[in-house]
Amino acid sequence: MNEALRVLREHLKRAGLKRTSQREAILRIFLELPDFLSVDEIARAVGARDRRIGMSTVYRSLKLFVEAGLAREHHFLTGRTTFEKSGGGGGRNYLICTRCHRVQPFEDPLIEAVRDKVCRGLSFTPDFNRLEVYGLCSRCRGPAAEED
Amino acid sequence: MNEALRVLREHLKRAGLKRTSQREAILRIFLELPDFLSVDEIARAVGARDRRIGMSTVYRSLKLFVEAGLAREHHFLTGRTTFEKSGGGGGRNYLICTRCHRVQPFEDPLIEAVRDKVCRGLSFTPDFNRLEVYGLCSRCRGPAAEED
DNA sequence: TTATTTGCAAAAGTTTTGCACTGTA
DNA sequence: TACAGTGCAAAACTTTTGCAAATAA
Repeated sequence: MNEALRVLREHLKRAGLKRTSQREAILRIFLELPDFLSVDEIARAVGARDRRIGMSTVYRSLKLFVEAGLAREHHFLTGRTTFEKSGGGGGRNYLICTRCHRVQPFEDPLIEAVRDKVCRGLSFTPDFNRLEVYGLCSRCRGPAAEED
Repeated sequence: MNEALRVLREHLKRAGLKRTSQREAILRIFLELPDFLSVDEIARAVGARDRRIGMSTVYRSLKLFVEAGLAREHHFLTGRTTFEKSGGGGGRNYLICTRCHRVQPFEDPLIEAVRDKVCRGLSFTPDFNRLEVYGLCSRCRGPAAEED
């Protein structure tokens, strides 16, 4: 059975909130979608399965998922809000292609090491972090990528 | 005389755009303001000096400054757009306090080294990068920071 | 039964755009 | 003179909120 669903129910119970069919339906759909979609795109996917679920419920649920640690909210380049499913803790790092806008996450423990060194020096207590690297992915930089 | 003004004029000439008093006034004011202000805050400061300069001109000018390399646009935590004066190239890194929302930039060459190593492994051509570290600044973490 | 949640529509906030007028090159 | 830039107001988006009805605990 679904681990994320369990996490959601657990979070709801702890926070004294209610388990509703909408919240669980939105979570199930969210988990099947690709990462880095906008609220609008997620809401459209939800609406395709159940047109009675409103936009505001999608907004409210996504915020809830972030609080429950099930999703991460991003504001890359454009300022457009997008969401990513999140498993375990810690920070994450992203390669963002400035041409095709594809996002590729990666992890590297060295970044946390550098972070900790800097934070110690500046008396800052880190919680989480993210490194965003903007540039061209191999596909867009390749010889066949002359067009815009 | 002002280096940034020179950069702006150079950029305008290169792009076949016109040098206007509004653009230069907005740049001058922008350079005197603190970093990480919203468009609205910047526009308010501009309006205080010359109430005939409209909001849309501020938006258009800030975009221009980013293109000219004179400003960086950010979308931290909130998704709210803020701007920072930018000197030289490369990436920049930020400690963002999740309590008081203060932003403290820092630089560390090790981050670029890690970035290059990862990019080589993933065939990604980096252009610029930014590391955002969220947590508590010394002031907010200190013993006298129990209130919210 | 009681408090939370939902869906809708309206409101609020942010950014962009159309257009007539102004100003630069 | 020609064309880019400006200011204003309207439009386009995105996100939040108020409220009556529905629903979980």
